[in-house]
Amino acid sequence: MCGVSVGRGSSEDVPPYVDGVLEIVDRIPMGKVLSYGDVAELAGHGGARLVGRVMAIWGGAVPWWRVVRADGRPATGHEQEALKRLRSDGAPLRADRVDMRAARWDGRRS
DNA sequence: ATAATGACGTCGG
DNA sequence: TCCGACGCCATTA
Repeated sequence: MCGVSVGRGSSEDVPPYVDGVLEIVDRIPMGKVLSYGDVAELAGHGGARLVGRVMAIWGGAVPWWRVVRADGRPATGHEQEALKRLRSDGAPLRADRVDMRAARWDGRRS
């Protein structure tokens, strides 16, 4: 079940927090989203900027489009791409923004 | 060791 | 609603 595990193990020089972040993002259910700050908080360390870095590099292994900014706007530089995916997921989009009020994932259960 | 950068966040205008 | 400034945290120059 769910083995995000990008495959670090001991082959690549991957920082420790990466695994935790990828794990959470991979758990986000379809139609729901989390803000960078939320993911960082669930991860229990670092901050939003850290999550942003993880997504930018190793995010390709997880549904990165479900991670949006606190204002509900998709990641900078990938707005079109993310919006397209969010629509496919059935996320509550309002114009080009996600309705965080309803789309924000609680973060418990899988 | 200091400065600059980045898929961010919050506040003020 | 849009824009700018400051703060946060780890990496890189």
